[in-house]
Amino acid sequence: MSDNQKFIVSCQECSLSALCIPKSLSVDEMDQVDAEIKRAKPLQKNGSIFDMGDTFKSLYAVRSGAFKSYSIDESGEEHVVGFFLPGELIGLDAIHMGTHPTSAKALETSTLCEIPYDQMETLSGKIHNLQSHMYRVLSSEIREDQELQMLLGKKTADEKIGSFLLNLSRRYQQRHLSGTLFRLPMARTDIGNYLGLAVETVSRVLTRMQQQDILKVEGKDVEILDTHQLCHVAHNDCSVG
Amino acid sequence: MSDNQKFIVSCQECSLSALCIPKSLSVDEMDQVDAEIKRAKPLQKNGSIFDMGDTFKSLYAVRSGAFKSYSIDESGEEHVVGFFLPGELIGLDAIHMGTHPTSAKALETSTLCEIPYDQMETLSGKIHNLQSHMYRVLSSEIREDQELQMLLGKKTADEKIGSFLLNLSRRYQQRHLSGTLFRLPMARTDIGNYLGLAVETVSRVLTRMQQQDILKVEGKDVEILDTHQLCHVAHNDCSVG
DNA sequence: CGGATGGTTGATAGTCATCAAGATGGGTGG
DNA sequence: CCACCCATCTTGATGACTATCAACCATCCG
Repeated sequence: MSDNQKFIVSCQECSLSALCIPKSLSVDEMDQVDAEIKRAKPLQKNGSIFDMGDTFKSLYAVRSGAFKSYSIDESGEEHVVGFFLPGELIGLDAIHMGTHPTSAKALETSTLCEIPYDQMETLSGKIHNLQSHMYRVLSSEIREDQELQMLLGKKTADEKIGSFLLNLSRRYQQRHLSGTLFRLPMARTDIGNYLGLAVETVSRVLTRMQQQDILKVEGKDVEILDTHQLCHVAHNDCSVG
Repeated sequence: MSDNQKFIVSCQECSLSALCIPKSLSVDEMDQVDAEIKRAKPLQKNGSIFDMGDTFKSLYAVRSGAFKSYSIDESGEEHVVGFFLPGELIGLDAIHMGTHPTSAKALETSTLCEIPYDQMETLSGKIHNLQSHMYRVLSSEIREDQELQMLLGKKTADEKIGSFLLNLSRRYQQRHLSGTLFRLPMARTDIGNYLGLAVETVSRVLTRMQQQDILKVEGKDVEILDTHQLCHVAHNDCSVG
């Protein structure tokens, strides 16, 4: 394997998929991006990438495993802000402050790529496509947060859980994994916390959906048996798969 | 007034305050930014800037007045996604798609500056500080959306309204307006929709807070009488003013 | 094996949505 | 300039959804 090919592969595994850059950079440009990336940082379950208040230095691309980001309020309560699957980018909420407003930890044994922000920024000034993509990634995050806000503000427990599962499904599919049979990397508590529901409610909704033959749930493993029905209870757009 | 001075003034009124760029561009750079901006587009109440699905061409900086952004779902329900006050930037959620996922309309007679996106993007490749600021603005939006998610998921009606008022207060202060006495540019319906509450609840909470001498409410005019108490019921950080 | 963590299930109560009706107020036309 | 009207806002009564409390079960790991 030539050096260039090696670069491309690692770049695709790390930054490229993370940054969602499909084919818009030349080999040479990918080379430059890739050179800045520190590869394959492994973490155990519960291992933390950074903590609330830490100085912001890098973005992190999930390579394998899964992460959650969360903050702790004055009264010691945890608030789960998001989950990150392979190919997704962690730390975008820290750029404007210089410090991380949220902590991030591994939900299972995971690996990361570190992308030093200074260097990414400098590089994005030189490579127009990279800048362009960063804008898109940031904008996309904003849009997804808006969707989540709608979910949290206006939907019932069933709709929240349904939409949440469909969202995970979509994200797994995007990474060429099964969208109907997957593992929930996070605890029920985390799901409830994220969706603004009590753990008990999460549990109840999941069993109810199982009884209705919409899902098959076994611990952390979920199989979506009836996508159409799930879309229906979630009040989501049922088109596409 | 020299041409350069004129540029600076309009730039400050429009893009600079909107982009939150305090003193980081040279006069010459501001000149370039400013040249791209189409100035002072006036809109009547309910006048729309763009509609859901429209092609994305420009960002818009609020110059005066106020706007809401919202989407309409399949069943015709409106979902208010955000409010925009003078100095804030509308349309960041559209960058990644090429079309606007939300509509935006004026809540009162307002004026805007249009910032053609293509040109902003090109320019930000040349002016490092502009790129840097765009990243910060986008990141900041992400962070604020996260805060809102916590609000929507975990707070009671009183906390939601309290935090909402404090948020508005802070934003008015940032623009050097009073943070204790201001006008709510949006209808109660919009507030409720935005916070995931029924209009009736918004109304009730406001009158209750008035009875407790935390607020003075007269139609759309609000005066915060007891900031400390308001922070307390909102379960917000009560430091700073 | 035993404690601990995480998950499920049941009973009760609280918050807020919903329905209904009245009050206010700004804008328009006579 | 006033009166009317429609939209917006307020207030009250009832009920639904889901949080909370409590107990039990499963699973993991030392």
